[in-house]
Amino acid sequence: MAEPIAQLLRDHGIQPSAQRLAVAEYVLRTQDHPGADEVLARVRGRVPMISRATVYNTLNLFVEKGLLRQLVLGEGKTVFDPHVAPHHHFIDEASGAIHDVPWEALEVRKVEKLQGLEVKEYQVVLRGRRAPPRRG
Amino acid sequence: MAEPIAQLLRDHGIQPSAQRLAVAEYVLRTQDHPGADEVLARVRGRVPMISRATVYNTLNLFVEKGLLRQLVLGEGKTVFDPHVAPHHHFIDEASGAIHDVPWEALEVRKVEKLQGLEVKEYQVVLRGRRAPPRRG
DNA sequence: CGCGTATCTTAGACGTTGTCTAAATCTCGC
DNA sequence: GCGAGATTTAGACAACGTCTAAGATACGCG
Repeated sequence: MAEPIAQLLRDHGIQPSAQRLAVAEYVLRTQDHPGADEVLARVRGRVPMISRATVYNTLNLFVEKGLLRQLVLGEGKTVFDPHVAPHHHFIDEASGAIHDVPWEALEVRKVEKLQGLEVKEYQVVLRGRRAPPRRG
Repeated sequence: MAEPIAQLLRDHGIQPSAQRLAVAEYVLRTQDHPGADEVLARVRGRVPMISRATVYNTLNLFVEKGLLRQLVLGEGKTVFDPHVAPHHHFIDEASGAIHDVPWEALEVRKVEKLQGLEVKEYQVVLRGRRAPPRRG
């Protein structure tokens, strides 16, 4: 965790650069599920001259190298998730916010019984509202 | 099933029109998961002068009235599914084709145990390949 | 029937998201 | 410092979807 980001990139076969480090430092540490536009806005705070193409290139590179997962869950917008281990997602219908749901929190049965389908991965996508805080 | 499409629309509070009927006759009967562009292309075969805006308006109207379900599962493209009852989806990674998976084919447990989340609906999204036909 | 209002449809402009291209810049070993 | 290869850049481009203003259509009412 305290591993320098530059080394993390190199470990994944990615040559570090100022732009890539800036993108990595935001997107690999966030708990949110930012879209490319949010990444661009954030990173511009640190590297104002970074171009849109570089952000897209970098995000796609990170996905290809396994540092990020790309999600298309709602609104037709692609978002990125640094949490690459399998997990589920809950979408708050009010705000559109996406929340991670731990893999162990749900149990899906009979996936292996599906006829004619070779399942490589799956997840449960839930929609609803965050429950009001329980009074007491 | 033999119910005239026009009556089906009226039953859902939708005033029939030539354009809406043409869209309905395709999109409510297909087994595919067409995007708006495919609906437009199909419907143009019967009503050549129909506009893009009308197709989008009509599809959105059908979704609002509960005749269609709108899905955003991959590629950032919205597709429509006339199968409005709950079910799961399998995405063929090779072709991008989306296949319905019957609700009963999978069993998801512990949804009601999620803390702080009021789940209104959920589905399992599976990705993989269609299994090669079993040789015999 | 004729009129007026509601609704529906249309073409095209517009906005957003994402990709592509060609040129400029950077890095790094030598 | 040089040169090859990788990286970044601005802007054009493309796909998807929405919006607007104007025209067409349907429908109730006198």
